[in-house]
Amino acid sequence: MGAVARQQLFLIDTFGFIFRAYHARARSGAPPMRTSTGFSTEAVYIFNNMLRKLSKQYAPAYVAAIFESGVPTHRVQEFPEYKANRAETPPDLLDQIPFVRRILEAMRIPILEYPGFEADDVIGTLARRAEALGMDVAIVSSDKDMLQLVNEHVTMLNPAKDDEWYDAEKVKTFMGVRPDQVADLLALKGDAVDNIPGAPGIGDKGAKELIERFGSLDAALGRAAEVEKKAYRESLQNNVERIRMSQRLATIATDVPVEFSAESVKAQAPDPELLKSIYKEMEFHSLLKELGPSEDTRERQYGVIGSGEELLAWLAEAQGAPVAVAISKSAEGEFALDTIGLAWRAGVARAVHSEHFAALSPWLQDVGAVKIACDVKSALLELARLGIEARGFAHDVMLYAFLLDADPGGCGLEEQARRRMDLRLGPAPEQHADITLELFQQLSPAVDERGLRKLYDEIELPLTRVLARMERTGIRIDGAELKRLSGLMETEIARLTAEVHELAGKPFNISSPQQLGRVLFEDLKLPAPKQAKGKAVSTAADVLDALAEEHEVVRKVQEYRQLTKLKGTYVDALPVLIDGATGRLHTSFNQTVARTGRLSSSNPNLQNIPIGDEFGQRIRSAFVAEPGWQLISADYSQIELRVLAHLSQDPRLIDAFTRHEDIHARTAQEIFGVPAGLQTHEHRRMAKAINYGVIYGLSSFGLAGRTGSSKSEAQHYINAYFERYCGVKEYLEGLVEQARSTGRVRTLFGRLRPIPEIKSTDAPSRNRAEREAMNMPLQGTAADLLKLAMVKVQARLRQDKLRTRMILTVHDELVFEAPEAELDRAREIVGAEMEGVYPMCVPLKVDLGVGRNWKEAK
DNA sequence: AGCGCCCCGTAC
DNA sequence: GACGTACGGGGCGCTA
Repeated sequence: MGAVARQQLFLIDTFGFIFRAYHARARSGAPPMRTSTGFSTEAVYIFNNMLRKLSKQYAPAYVAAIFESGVPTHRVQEFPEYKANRAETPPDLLDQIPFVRRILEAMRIPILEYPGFEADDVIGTLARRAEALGMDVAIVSSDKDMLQLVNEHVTMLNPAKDDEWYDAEKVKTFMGVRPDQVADLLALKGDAVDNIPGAPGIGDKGAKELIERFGSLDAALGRAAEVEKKAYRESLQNNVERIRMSQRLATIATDVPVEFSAESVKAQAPDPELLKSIYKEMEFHSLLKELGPSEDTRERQYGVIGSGEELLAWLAEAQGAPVAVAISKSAEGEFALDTIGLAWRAGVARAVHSEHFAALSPWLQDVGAVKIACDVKSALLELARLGIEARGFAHDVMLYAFLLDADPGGCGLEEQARRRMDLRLGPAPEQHADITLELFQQLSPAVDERGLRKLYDEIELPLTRVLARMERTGIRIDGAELKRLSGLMETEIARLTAEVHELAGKPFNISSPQQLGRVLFEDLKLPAPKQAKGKAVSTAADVLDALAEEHEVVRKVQEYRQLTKLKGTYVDALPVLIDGATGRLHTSFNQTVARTGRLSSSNPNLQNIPIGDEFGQRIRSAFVAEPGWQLISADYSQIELRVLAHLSQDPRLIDAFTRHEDIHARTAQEIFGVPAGLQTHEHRRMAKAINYGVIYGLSSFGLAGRTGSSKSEAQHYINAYFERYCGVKEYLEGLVEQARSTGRVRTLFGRLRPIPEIKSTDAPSRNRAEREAMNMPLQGTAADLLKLAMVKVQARLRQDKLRTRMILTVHDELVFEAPEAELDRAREIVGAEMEGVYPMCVPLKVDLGVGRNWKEAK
């Protein structure tokens, strides 16, 4: 009683902690945490969280993080194999050490580092010194060796184990011996992690027994003769030197010559701004959020250009450095473009209002003036509206972001600013330009490092211009035909609705799966399909197909569904989007959406226009050419399977395409052993399903579901397929292996897709990841080929001065609109450029069609 | 009323 | 849960 409360000093075993954290994660199989540019951040994150928790729970008055560095320690000199069992530090962990240091600096936690001394010995020494100065000590470590330092004033805290505290008593229950006996215990039993040899034949149990009985290692060695168990006795007697050495290795020094004062380990308040900048770099967005709304720390020098001369002078200062351009869009129709932001040095930017656009225009059209934008396609389109044919947009940070990590989270400026920099965008275009510039500086080198430059230069960037032109051109729609169709469908739908209600015995909303399910399965008591738990009974198309024979109402519902779908999605939706000025439909082609590298189309989506039944065909025929023009449809035949042949080098697949065989018939022959002439429709249908299945990462369940065969039959066919096409099998297995070892897969042109879930312990997500790994290089290479073909065809059309224009792209198909006089030349050029787009080991085949409308052309 | 989620269906 | 990639309409439940 009456003792003055002793201040507590926390000594953090820095490396011990982060090594354990890193390896625990690696063992767990969880995917590593990374920034969007691929930098590992796991160790920094876990270490940071440990420090936060420490500071929150214990608010230490004194704290220090121990680092170790350089030169061999006395233990290695004594026993070169010491710690030799430890794997070499993985490079991605090594890269994180500087950030660990910066985290500590930002938290204002003193770092203690004494070159040549191991952290253990430093901690041991500091613990004793601090104790002597009248402090209590808490060693923050998950290393059981440290337990030997525990005494009345020294405890150990294991942050990896839910903050377990070890005092002398806890050590006794945990290790079976007193703290002062821990080193002796380890010396006897050895330690695999540190490669301490120990006494041969004496393990955990024996060591405990001996130490307990004799009290110390010295005593046990001295009185070895008394040990009854022969193996222990002889091990002690015959290995004295080895045991002594183990003891020296296991014993933590407490007398290292180091400087230490209480003053040097005083805790201080963390520096939130420093922390923020590290969190930003590491992309710890949730942590950033906790630190509160970010006051942007960048030094900003934004201004407004006052005159044309000032503008030119300011641009001249850039001296040829790339300039970021951001265009503001207000919602005012044709006056949409009011301000352009420019930036060429981080943190410095200018706003240019429309009265100076005339002065800016020559620069925008100068191909030699290198420009950066986020979304070059939009920039080109915006400027085109102003009558400016912009050139020199060489860097698109939206495309960069997408190539680096085809993350659906978004590659737009807004999303990137939030995700990579934790910034909220205001409306100011000069801020947008500044951020665009910063993203460029961050991402452009990463594109080079990942080997994506060629893909960008030769495909993605030139494609952006092609897409801008296509969007601007649009496609002509026969609005009157759609209107007729709409009326027709309306009548049909009304009739079907009445009939369904009659058959159901009451009116209900047929479009509501919920209500429909109740009618079918409760009122009419039709056999319900299996129901996934927590979900409503499905009324999906395949369920209705299976019930079609059971009740007339089902067939009516199927018809109703089809008509309402087509009417709502296409017939009624498309006319609304026709541009009043041009009478044409202008879609948006999105280059940064599909993770395989495909393009997508929206507002409206022109990539899912029906093709199948009668109504579908009528919708297609409403896509027409100008009077005096025709549509040309050019589509690659079986491009994904040809890509598969090329990438897998499977001899049978290559042979089939080289001989221009019917690929599905050939597959049927291979797996059923029936020559093409003798095959039934069923043979070929099954083979076709398998060929597609292969591209999609097939499973027996999936194949069975699509073909109506049983799961075991499906498995049988799959086996037969892979037996005949073993090159394909090996290739697909290789892709999964590649995903596992590198975390990503790539297309023929180097486009990459991260597949982090491949290491998931959850089987469904892992299986899905495997299918993605198998599909992406096939679908993605096909997409790369089509994109490259678009660039080449467009270049040829321009070079040969044709008026023919590209208007649509649908994954393996291109649609052109050509003046009738040019038709033959256009077909020739399109066919030749597409088939010759890139040398492959099998021929690429293009089917060409011409017509007044899209249906006829196909 | 507006938003987000789900189911469903269209394309390749 | 159960073969890949998209977009979008309608229903429906939540929040306001």
